[in-house]
Amino acid sequence: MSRADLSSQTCTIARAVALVGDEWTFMILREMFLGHRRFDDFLRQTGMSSHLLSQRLKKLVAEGVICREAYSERPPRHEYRLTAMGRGLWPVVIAMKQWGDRWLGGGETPVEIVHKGCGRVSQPRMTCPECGEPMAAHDAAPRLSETFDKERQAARRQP
Amino acid sequence: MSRADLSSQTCTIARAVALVGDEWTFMILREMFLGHRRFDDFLRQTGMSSHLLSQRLKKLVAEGVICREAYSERPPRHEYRLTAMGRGLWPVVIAMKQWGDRWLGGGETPVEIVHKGCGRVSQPRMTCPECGEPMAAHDAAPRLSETFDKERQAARRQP
DNA sequence: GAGGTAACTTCATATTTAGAAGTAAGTCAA
DNA sequence: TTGACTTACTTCTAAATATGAAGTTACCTC
Repeated sequence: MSRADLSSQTCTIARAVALVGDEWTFMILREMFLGHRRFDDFLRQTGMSSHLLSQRLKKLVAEGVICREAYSERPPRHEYRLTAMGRGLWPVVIAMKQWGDRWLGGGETPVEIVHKGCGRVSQPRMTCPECGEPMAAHDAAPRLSETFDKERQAARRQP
Repeated sequence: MSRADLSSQTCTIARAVALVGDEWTFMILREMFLGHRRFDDFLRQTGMSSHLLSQRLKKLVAEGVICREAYSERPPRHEYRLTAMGRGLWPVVIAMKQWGDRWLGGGETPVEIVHKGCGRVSQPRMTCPECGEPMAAHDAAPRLSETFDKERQAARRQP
């Protein structure tokens, strides 16, 4: 199975990964959450090749994660912005940042997050909205839907 | 710049992405958080090639995200488990799942999360630990460290 | 001793990526 | 009014990476 086929799976993680789960797409998203919008900025700040950047931007536009807008008619100039769908990826990028800071950072934190609501530097964390407690891996038990469970049982029995 | 070079960047997101930011690594992590530990299970449930699976597992072991342990001496059999570092990736996978459910799921939720603490089905979300409020993209302002900011200004001026 | 299983490895082919170079439509400065 | 510069790309080729099929090792079970 190729990476592209992940998008047709039942699992929503697989679908999400097919769309935004590659290295350079993450780097583009990082730039967007840092406020950048232009092709050349993405190019210079990520270090990716222009060919790939072009491909990734097209894919993200086609899927509705970002949109392409003219900010000047003459000369014709365009920029890319996150849509609501794209802004929804903030927790993913932040979770990745927190993990990188904790396990790969060597004590330094290149980017801090200021919570506009309370004005403080914040290290956002996953919390259960039902009881308000913070959640980590050992606090959670996955429960598969019947359909999905059957699908996976079938996969187990494959050669 | 190649994908491998991301690991030597200052940005901790880039470093995290270099380590776990590819499609198949995400699929392996999904399986691990669903409780699977064996090579053949990963193979069947993810649909990836055995060659790649082998490479990815080696990389994750080498970096300390997972560990390889014998569960039988004769015949020699091994399984893979998440380390503390690996379990720390739970928020990333969950954030990805929430986003997939919201934007790509078509109304179905193949996996639900039960919070062991309160016993309820939970949709964990990012919260500011300083004030307890939920956080999303528009609530957050990034603040770059001086060193990192300079590095990025320099990148802007590159040809 | 035939068949099966877990956990891989090897190999040939196919696809994707990286890096360099090139292009179009304009602006700006002398 | 020409030549340099900018943004936002596209094209090209070589190199790296992924895929799928087949093979391997070391056992176990019937």
